[in-house]
Amino acid sequence: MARDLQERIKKLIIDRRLPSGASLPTEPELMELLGVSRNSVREALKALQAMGIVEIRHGFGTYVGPMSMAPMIEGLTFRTVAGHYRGEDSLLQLLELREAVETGLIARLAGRVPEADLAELDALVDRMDAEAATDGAVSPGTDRAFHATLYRGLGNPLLGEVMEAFWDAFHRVRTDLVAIPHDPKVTGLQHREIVDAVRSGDPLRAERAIREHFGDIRTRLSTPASNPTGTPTGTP
Amino acid sequence: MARDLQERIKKLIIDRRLPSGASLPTEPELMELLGVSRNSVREALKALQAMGIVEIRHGFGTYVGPMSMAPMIEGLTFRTVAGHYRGEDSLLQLLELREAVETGLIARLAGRVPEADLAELDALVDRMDAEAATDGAVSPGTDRAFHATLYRGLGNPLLGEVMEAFWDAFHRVRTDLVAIPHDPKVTGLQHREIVDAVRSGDPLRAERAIREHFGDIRTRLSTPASNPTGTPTGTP
DNA sequence: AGAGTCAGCTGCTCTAACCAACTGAGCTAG
DNA sequence: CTAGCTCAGTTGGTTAGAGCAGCTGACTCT
Repeated sequence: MARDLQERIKKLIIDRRLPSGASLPTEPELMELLGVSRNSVREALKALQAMGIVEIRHGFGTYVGPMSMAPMIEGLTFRTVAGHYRGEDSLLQLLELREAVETGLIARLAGRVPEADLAELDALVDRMDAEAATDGAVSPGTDRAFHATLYRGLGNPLLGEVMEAFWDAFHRVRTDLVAIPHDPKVTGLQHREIVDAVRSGDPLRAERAIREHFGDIRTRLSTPASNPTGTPTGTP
Repeated sequence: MARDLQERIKKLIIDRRLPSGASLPTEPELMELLGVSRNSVREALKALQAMGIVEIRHGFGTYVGPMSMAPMIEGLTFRTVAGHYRGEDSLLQLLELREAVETGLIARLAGRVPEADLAELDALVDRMDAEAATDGAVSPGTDRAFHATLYRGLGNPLLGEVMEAFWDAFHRVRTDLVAIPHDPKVTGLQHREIVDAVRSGDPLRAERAIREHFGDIRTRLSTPASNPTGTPTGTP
């Protein structure tokens, strides 16, 4: 029945053609509308919230969610962390997933990135180099911005979001679990090659650049310096 | 605080190294363990259930979930359906996502699929042809089995699951929303070419075969016979 | 006219009780 | 003695009512 409740609320959103951000009925209204107790309404809303379908703001109301990939990140992160502690190579699997998606897309992207985005990518690589010089490491934010900007030109918001979701999940697990050896100068060079390859319009070169980038991460991942601070929740 | 509760339960799973299927404390036990009311415990569990992290069986207990991609399918499906009704080309975006992932993987797969899987793929294509002859259409189950078998050889369970998740979401939306013109004979031919290409070990040929397959679906999608029944809720 | 305050909405948490599904021990019939 | 049934106990599912907490907007005082 709880499952059914969620379906009915989803149906309500679809039927009323509610866009993201539109306000849903209040909890008392939903109680009457669906003929169930407040508790059941709340449990259904909690589940929908976990799926990103609704957004709940305390003291304000319930709204149609942004339908982002955020919940997927949660699930993927947890799955990977749990797998890691059970001795699986779940982080490597996640990296391979990213590699597969990005290599599949980069070819289509070659020569089709707007000049404005290319300039932004150049600037981001410059920032990587600058960060490497001052901090000795590239900040995660810059790397994320690079990938986000790169795939913006696809004209497909879903693709960009999925890509960012995979990036986020990978990064969260990586920072939580393992310290990966890092040569920031190489990172800068590889990203610059990606930009140049895409700018040149050569799909094969672009694909090769991406594969090299991921191959490098994979190598660093295969010989990990296990997190010296220990597991987040207490090492056995 | 509710958010915090979920985190604490997740932490509990990680700390105790609970594998999928392990039983969690009962609701009263969690009440005492976390120092909150049963209601709050239940809402947290509902949210975790929606993310596939726990599994709740009425009258039996709560267990660590299979951590499958099932919740992602839910979210993706809803997002796509909602987008479709708002006039977006969300189904096309989903198709492009599938195409990107599969083209990114097929090259790596070429020449590396075990003979047993290849034989199974042959049998599946045969079944497609048989279904085309008798029913005039290829059953969804056969198509799904084909893709699942194809990507089994990757040695990466995550990849396979994500692929199946995308397939499921796409198929669910497709059957709910649009009737796509369908030439089962072409479907059979394209799948056979995919198998042959992979068997030949030629990555470029395999990639071309996949692109052709998706290009065909895309064409059929671009000139859709929109669901004449109209509302989403009337159609099963 | 501006800033502080309060009433009202909203969602959040708790308590207490009962319903429903499943398990397993014990009982009955063959 | 065994096969099947029944029933009690455990677990999650649902309801009800009460009070707490965050936000908004109108009202009031300076």
